[in-house]
Amino acid sequence: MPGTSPDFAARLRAAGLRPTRQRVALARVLFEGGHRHVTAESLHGEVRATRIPVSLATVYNALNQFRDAGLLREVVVAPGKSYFDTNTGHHHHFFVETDGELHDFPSDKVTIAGLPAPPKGTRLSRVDVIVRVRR
Amino acid sequence: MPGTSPDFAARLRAAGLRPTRQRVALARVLFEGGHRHVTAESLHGEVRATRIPVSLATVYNALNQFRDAGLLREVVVAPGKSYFDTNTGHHHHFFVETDGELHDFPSDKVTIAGLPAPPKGTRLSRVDVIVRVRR
DNA sequence: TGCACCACTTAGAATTATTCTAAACTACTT
DNA sequence: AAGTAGTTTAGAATAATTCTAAGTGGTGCA
Ligand SMILES: [Mn+2]
Ligand SMILES: [Mn+2]
Ligand SMILES: [Zn+2]
Ligand SMILES: [Zn+2]
Repeated sequence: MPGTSPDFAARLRAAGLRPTRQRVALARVLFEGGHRHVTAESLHGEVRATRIPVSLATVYNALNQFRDAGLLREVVVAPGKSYFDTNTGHHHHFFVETDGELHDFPSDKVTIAGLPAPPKGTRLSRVDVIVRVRR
Repeated sequence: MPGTSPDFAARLRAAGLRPTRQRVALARVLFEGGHRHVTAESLHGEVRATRIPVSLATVYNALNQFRDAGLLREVVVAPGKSYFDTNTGHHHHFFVETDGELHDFPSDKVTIAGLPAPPKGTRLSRVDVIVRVRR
């Protein structure tokens, strides 16, 4: 049967992280549904609601580790506002400035042509497109 | 003779801002040369070096006012790192992640095609392209 | 199964970026 | 010159994030 509960502990081990109670709980909330955009604060709230004790410092630690391991990517949309994104594939974002919502859109229909060569001595890391909209 | 000292006071008045000692000094540093990318902190340091007393709070106030008046635009590149950009025309950025540098590149050679329609009930505000590179 | 070790978690303090408060000051109007 | 509203400022406050140092717990091995 497809969609059976994935083994989060194994996924964490594969990323070089011990599957602790806290990290497994965080991974479950992050990865068991569809793609998500969370903040440290919102994720902290969600995990605590599942009755797993976890501190905000641990949420920050885990988010940074998950990002470094390639399980998440970070999207900075405004000063002091960064989202962690469970969609690590190529895609871009709509940011609704008036209410802070972030929405994905696929990059396969989008063409970015004519980008100049990176400055001398640098290698391309990522291209971020944020389409800012307002209500 | 071209390039004679522009009237910063007049420019501020035109933007609906009183040309105070502090704002004129800030405007001079920002606008008298070519385009710049500054942080509140770096601008504060530069203006103080010209022997004009100014507090960091005033620098933040002025930067926000200049941005709201369309004299500057703000570019957020990383959590807690935002630049104010004296180039308000259409252009995009290289961000050198390894050393925090921000460089402009013109948008006229760049084509972004196939952007999906904005989410229901929203209007486009701006499209930001940040090309992240590393040394 | 029991330990030992070291990675991990945590409360709380610290740091950093930014904004706020309320009192003093100043550019502009009259 | 005086009045007034806009501006500046020191310092406190807030918000996001990181750090410290002490305790806890996975894991590999006896
Ligand atoms: Mn956050
Ligand atoms: Mn800054
Ligand atoms: Zn996304
Ligand atoms: Zn620029």
